[in-house]
Order: sequence, then C-alpha cells, then structure tokens
Amino acid sequence: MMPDTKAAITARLHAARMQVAPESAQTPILLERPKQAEHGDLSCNIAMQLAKALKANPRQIAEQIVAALQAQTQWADGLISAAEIAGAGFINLRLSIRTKHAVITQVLNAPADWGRGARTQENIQVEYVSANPTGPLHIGHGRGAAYGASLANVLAAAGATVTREFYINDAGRQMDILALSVWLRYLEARGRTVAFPADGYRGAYVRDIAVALNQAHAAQLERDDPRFAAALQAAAQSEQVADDEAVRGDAALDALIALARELLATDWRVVHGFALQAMLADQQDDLAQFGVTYAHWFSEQSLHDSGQVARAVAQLESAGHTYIKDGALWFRSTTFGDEKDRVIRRENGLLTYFASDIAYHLDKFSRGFDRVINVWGADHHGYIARVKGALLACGVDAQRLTVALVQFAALFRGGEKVAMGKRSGEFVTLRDLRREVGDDAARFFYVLRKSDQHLDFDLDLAKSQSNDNPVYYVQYAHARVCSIFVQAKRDAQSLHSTPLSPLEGARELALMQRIGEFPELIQTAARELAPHLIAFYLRELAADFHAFYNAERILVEDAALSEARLALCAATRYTLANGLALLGVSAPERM
RNA sequence: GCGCCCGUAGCUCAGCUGGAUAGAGUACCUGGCUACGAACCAGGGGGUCAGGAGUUCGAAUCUCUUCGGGCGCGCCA
Repeated sequence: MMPDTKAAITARLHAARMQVAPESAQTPILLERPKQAEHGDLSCNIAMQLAKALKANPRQIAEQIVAALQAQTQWADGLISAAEIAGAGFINLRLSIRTKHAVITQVLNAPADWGRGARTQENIQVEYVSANPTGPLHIGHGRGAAYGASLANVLAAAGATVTREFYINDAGRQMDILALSVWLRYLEARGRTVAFPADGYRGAYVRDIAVALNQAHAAQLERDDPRFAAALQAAAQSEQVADDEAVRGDAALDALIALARELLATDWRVVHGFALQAMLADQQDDLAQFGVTYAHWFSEQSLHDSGQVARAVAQLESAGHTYIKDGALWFRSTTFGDEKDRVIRRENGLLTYFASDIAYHLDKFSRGFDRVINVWGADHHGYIARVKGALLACGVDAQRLTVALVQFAALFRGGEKVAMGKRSGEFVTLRDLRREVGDDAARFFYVLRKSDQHLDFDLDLAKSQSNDNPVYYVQYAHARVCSIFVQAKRDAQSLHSTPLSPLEGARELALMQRIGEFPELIQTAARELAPHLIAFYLRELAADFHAFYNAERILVEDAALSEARLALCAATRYTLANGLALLGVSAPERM
C-alpha cells in the first residue's frame, strides 16, 4: 500500500468514526493487511477497540462506521470499491483496481527513488564492526558488517541523514600484545629462538606481518638483553588461565611488553605502527570487497593525543561522580543504573578502555548527531549501562544512544560446532567465508535472520549447496525480468505512461500489492532496526513474480495487455533492484 | 547467584504497535518445459507456538512463574 493511499483511507475512517463516536477521538485508527485474501486489501479493528467504551456490540459500531464512510462525498471518487463487516467486527476494505494500478505508475515515474521516504531532519550516526586491529575479521564481524551496513542503508532510505563510522581500537593493551607478537615472530624470522608467550597472538597472519617487517627493516629492530630471555620464559610458562587467576597471567605478559618497549625505545612505535597499519589495511580491504564502507575511520589513539580522554575524565571528576579506591579512579556508575562502579584509571596510572570510550561517545554527540546507533556483539551487553551512565553523568541524554546487539554466529562444520579463539588462531575468517560462498550470498545469508537471534552458520551447507541460498531465488527473479526486456527489445524506462487497465488477474494484483508495500516496509525496517525484513520481503516479492510469470505469458499478441504486463515487470525489476541494493547484494541482469 | 537475549513444523527461521484458519525455506510425496530463463511453478502431508498461571471481546505476541539454551558479571578490550 502506498503511504499516501493508506493515509487518505485512515483519514476517512477517522472522519466516519467521529460521526459515530466523537468522544473516542484518541483511539488510533490502525489499518493492516489481512492474511486471508478474501478479507480484502485492508482491515480495521476500530469497532472492536471502541466496543467496551461505547458499551455496544462491535458489529453494530462497525455498521455505523461503514454507513458514515459510504455517505462521505469522497466515497464517489472510487479509491475504495467496497467496505464489508466480518468476524467479530472487522471492517474489511477493498481498494478499487485503479488505486492498485496507481502504484505501478508511481514506481515508473521515479524508479531510483521508489521506496525512499521523505527526507527527515534526523541526523544519525551508525557505528559498526569496530573490530580490534589485532587480527583478520572473522565471521562474527561479518555479521556485524552485513547488519550494520544494511541498517545504515535502510535508515538512509527511510529519510534520515546517515554517517557510517568504524572505531579503531588502536590504543590499548591488545594492540600492544599484537605488536609484541609481531616483534617476536620477527626475531624468529631473523633466526632467533624465542619462547612464545601463552597469551600472544598465534595466528599465521602474525608471521606474515613479521616477514614483511623483516623485509622493511632488516636487523634494525634486533635487540640483545639478558633480562629479555628471563621475561620471555616467565610469559611463556604462565599458562592461559581463566577468571581469578587471569591477573597473574596478565602480569607476566605486561612485564614483557614493558621490557620490549624499553629495549626498542623509539623503534617500538615502528613495530607497533607497522602491525597496526598491516591489520587495518587488511580489514579495510576485506570490508570494501564485502561492500561495507565508511565515511570515517575513527582512531582511539587520536582521543588520547587530543587530550579528549583526559578532559572527559576531568569532567567526571569535577562533577563529583568519581572516587579513589585501591589506588584506582572509579566512576560511580551505580548512580546511573549500572550494577557496579567502574574503573577509569588503573592503579598503574593507565586509563582504561572505558575511559576512552566515554571520550569517544562525548565526541560523537558533540558532532551534532541527533541519534547514535552502536552495533555491538551480544557479549558486550553488560557494557551498555556504564556507557549510558557516563553520558548521563556528562549531561548527555542517553536515550539518544541506541545499542543494537547482534548475537553470535556459531560455526558448524560436519555437524559439529567449530571452536573459535583469536589467540589460538583457530577461526574462520570473513575472507574465507566470502571466497567460499560469495559476497552476495554471505551478505544475504547474514541478514536473513533477526539480529538478536543466534545464527547457526553451517559451512558445509553454505559451501556445498550455495545454489540453494535464497539470494539466488531473488536474483533469478531480477535476471528473468531483465531477460524479458531483452526478448521484447524494449527499455523498461519507456513504459511510464502505459495504460494499466488490462491488469486484473489475481497474480497481477497480488504482485502489484506486494510492490506497493515496499515504502512502508522500509519505514518499518528503519523503525525496528531490522534489515532482515527487507530480505524476507524480497523473497516474497520474488515468489509473487515467479508465480505471475509461470501463470501468465507477458509477450502476447494483444499489444495493450503485453504493454501493461511489461510495465508491471518493470516495476518489479526496480523494486527488486532497490531492495537488493539496501542489502548490498548485486542485481544481475544475467546469471 | 545476579543481569541481558533466546525457546514456533524433522531441520533453519519469519510472524509488523495483541486480531480472523500460526507462515516460509529445506527435507519428504505428487504433478508441470515443442510457450518470454525449470536456479522456476502448482498441489500434499507435517504444530500442545517449551510447560503453567494471569490480563481481555481476542495472546505465538503483554505480565508473572517453572524448565531448557546462549552470553555477560576484570584495575582486558
């Protein structure tokens, strides 16, 4: 249903209701599409909503509303062809065929804009993926990338101004661990024997970076120091531990990092920067090939360099929301609904990741966004309260921040769950997945389920039966339409003034109705932050087209009928293409 | 233990601010190409919406509770 059509009908129902029950003006008029086709094109439950307040039989109320509706002067304009009362008191409306045809004309008059909402004043930032630059992106990041990019597209199509951003965690301890790991592999590449720390990054990509580092700097980064071997032994022997013993394992690694920084002096920045740039380039390349792009790549380190982190901490301190305990500086986040207070400056004087995240979010809102959406992995849900608390403490309305949690993607191979761990290097990368199932299939597959639903990614199925992926079903519909126009030697854009009256078959009407739902669907998907609705819609649209295609021949002798059907095909094509574009999936003309 | 998310067909999942007979894909069964692309279509079987209670004209949807699963609960990020 085109939004303006629906709005017009809603207004008429409202007017009719005001005649019957003027005191019920507050009860909203809701129109929905019935599941059963015999229930008409639109259904309204207002009579049942009013039954209790009016102390009357809902069917009687419905009869009065319908009578008032039919008495309206606009009734004669033919927008609605019938109004019936059914069931417990539903008012079922049938649209005139001319109303249904109007949607085709609307699509063909402005194909590129079809589905897009009117521009709103809303300025939204969407931040997604923001993976640590300490390893290649894995399939969990892929889900965040597909979801975030599609969501940003949907929000923009709904009318908002959208800015896409990636936050680079280039300042923390994890990055130091990567730099250390690269340096150790570099030493190995230069023929030294090193005991590798238990918690270092062990992936093969670390060796690749180290080899490149060796080629670029040769012996420049080698160091000799008796303390180094001892520290290395200590870190290597501190086994990977969990929970309460984690701190002890951390200490050995931190000592090793500190020593490496001391020995390398200014060359530490060389190693660190080299590793960072290598990983960043890898991630950027990976995402770009996946069709996931950004307006900004925002560096965490830049917040430290500019003094914003220090200022954010000072702001919290001066507002009286901090205290010192055990030598650390704590933010009293419990005041703002968090379950416990949080450290923002450690006993050793270093600021926590949370401290820079406060500065980052303050920076976001200082840039004038009305709304900020963070796409996070579901394991970060416990982090939301403290960030919102910090915003509140700094006088920012935390309602303007929405965190969209994306559940994990669990990987299955041979019917068994694949263990994933960055440190061990045992994980399937996004790059591997893309190569094996293709970018289109991966993008579509990722958004084919609700974001808060766990995703069981069956690798064998995705690889061996990729032809069964629903993306091909939708793309095939698009290719089929294109093929018709090649056959007809016609241009889809030449049909915008074609008379549509010959279109009256059930399949044709169903397809038109589906096409007409597209604009409202985009609004819903934007409101619910649910790009999966687009994917499901496209499958249904493709199904309606395939059904129509199999039932009716398009290129027939009757020129008027043929032209009208071509116009319907053209509208289908543009809707498919625009929908696929929202998901970052290509719309091939041939397959 | 506390908090968040989830539980719908054999499997993977939809179900919009509560609506009429709970849907799709897949798998299984039966049909359809001398017709614009069969990567398609038409039809069939398959359900205690995890269990229970409540709210109301009406509950898969909202509330409470039990059971089951995932994640989080560090001066890591």
